[in-house]
Amino acid sequence: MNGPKRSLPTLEDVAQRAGVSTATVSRCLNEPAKVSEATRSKVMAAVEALKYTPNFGARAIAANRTGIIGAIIPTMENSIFARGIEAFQKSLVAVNATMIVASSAYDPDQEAKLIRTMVGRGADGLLLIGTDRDPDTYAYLNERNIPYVIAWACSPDPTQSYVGFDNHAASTKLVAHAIAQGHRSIAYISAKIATNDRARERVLGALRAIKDAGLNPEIMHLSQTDYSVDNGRSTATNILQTTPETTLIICGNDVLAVGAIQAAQSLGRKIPDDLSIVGFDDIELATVIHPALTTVHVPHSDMGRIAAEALLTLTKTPQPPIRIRLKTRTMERGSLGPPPTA
Amino acid sequence: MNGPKRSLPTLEDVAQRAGVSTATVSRCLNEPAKVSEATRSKVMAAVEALKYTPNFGARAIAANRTGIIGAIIPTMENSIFARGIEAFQKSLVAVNATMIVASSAYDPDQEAKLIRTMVGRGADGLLLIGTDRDPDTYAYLNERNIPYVIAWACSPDPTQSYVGFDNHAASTKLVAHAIAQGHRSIAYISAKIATNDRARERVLGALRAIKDAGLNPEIMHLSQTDYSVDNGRSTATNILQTTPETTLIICGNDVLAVGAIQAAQSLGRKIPDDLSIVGFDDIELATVIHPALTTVHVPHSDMGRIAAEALLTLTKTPQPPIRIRLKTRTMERGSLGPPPTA
DNA sequence: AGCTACAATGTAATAGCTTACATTTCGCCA
DNA sequence: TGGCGAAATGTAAGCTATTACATTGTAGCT
Repeated sequence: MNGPKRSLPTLEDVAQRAGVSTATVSRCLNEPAKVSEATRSKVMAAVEALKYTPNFGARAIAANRTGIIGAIIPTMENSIFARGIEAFQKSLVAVNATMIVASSAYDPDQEAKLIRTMVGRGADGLLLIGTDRDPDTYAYLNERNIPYVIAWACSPDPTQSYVGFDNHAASTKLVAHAIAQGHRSIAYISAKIATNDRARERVLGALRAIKDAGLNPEIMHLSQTDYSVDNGRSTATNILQTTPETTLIICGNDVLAVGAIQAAQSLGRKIPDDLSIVGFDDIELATVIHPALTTVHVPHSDMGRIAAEALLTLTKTPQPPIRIRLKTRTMERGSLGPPPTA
Repeated sequence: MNGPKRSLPTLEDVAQRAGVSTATVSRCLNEPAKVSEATRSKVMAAVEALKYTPNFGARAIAANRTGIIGAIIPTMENSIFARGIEAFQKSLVAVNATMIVASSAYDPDQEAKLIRTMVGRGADGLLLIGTDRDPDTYAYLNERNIPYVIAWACSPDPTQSYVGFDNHAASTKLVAHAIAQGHRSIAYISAKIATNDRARERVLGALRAIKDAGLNPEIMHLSQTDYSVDNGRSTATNILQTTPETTLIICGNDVLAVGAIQAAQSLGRKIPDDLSIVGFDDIELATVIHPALTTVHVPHSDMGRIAAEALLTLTKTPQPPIRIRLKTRTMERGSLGPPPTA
């Protein structure tokens, strides 16, 4: 089935068959409004007949754009990114752009490499998650005038575009709410905060809430691990065994929280009577698990869609940075209640 | 930050700076062995100094390949595909290929269009899900000599490559097991079977099991809907209200099954005492929901990884079709038991 | 020294499309 | 009907890297 590449029809073949110039064919394909109805139908017929498809490389080189947009996400396996990317891609398809994706597995070096690969592959613009990144990488993108949009976070750098939400504020709000119920012995299970600005901001937001309540930040014990149900389970198990007085476990995301709930339940803790657990993201698991998880709802799909629009705008014409902060909302569900002794 | 595109260094700039011809520079980059040590280091220094990156379009046009592999999946929001694609992409990155992805939302027309778009974008090969597809589309790919691999299913056409599993057999096995427990009043909630071969094969596999057990296929009532927790819930609610004698609901995938479990529970049915429910895929939700779901485990990550390897092989040299059938396994968990009267 | 053979390098054709600019066509009005 | 402006179309110059083929350089041999 895979013979030698037969040579494909070119613009010129189409032009000849339709009896017009190559310029006209090109216009038919790219700016149909500039061509008369009669000509257009002749050309389209020729295109159909020859099953012509423009050669990508030639188009890229002549137009100096590829219509390819890159997205680099930490992982496809967390549904928050899957959702955002799905919406992102749908917006791109609608305007005939194409998405290339890669996941970095939360590894900054890997991400830096992927960024260069994507630029080398002709990406017209990039979607990046979070703000933590080597300055060299930003310099590289700026030198090459590759526009990028940061998602899932808000950049403090006023020259950068983002479509995100305030991890810090959302976390503060959630934790303040939890503290108000009376919790004074708190554990926080986070992703590694050194290279993950979203995780870090959430932790700092929680500390902020504690301080704002006039409490000692040391009532919160921080554990760091990678995001996964298993890690949530093992870390929570460890916490409940070493500091059984803990009444609230704050999880950096819902995936960890689901693991924590399972761990707590298999240790015989009743949630929320004996122990409260909260998460972040509001993924599907949050409502399927019992009790349902109190968490922060993040508009992942909207973020993907809006980021796509922003990025497309940036690739079209020079533009001041686009900075959009989306709202989050605390979802109060069954996993949070007052501590047992309250 | 996004000024007008400054023009990037070209091969010629590098050649000039290094005091050699463009051919030599090109050779340095692509076939270093053909260039003397002295020249090579001069050239590499120039490349570094100018931060030269080859222009993608020019390279694609001159070399007639892009190193881009396309993947078209029904949706990113079902974690089975997210997982498969994640593994697929990792394998590609490892050999310096790049993945472009799009989702078709289970729409055949949309998929056909996306296939053409991807080929137009220079994809060297394609990953496709399932076998149901307009013959024109296959003809198009064959004409253009674009290799493709089918995943999540096994193609009966011996000229096609696939890395999949036997939906029919897996379903037969699961349902046979369920029937053996005594169920005689069965509902099946499936995706639309007209355009979805995986869904269809699962339904047919279930019927096969019923016939094999010497029972009348009419004991199974089929509903068709789109895959989603909500649809699982509403369809199951409907079934339980109109045919309350149903003792087993077979769901076309786990997402529907989770909805069905929720529906059943909110109607006061005890699972598995009053009602059994089974799914297909073995996603994370299956073990988080209570009771845990009896379902068919599918090796999604392996499938993605192996499909990538197969596709890369096919793009490299003409090759007979690669046909790999992966094993599935029935996961027996709490949601399946004998019917109440048994 | 003179020759061969091969390694290293250079020259220039080529790939297919877009687009600025030039030219032609057309409709419409005086 | 002549003339004008706008619409439609054509011409041809790029865009950048690869590569077949031509040329030059060099080592090794007699």
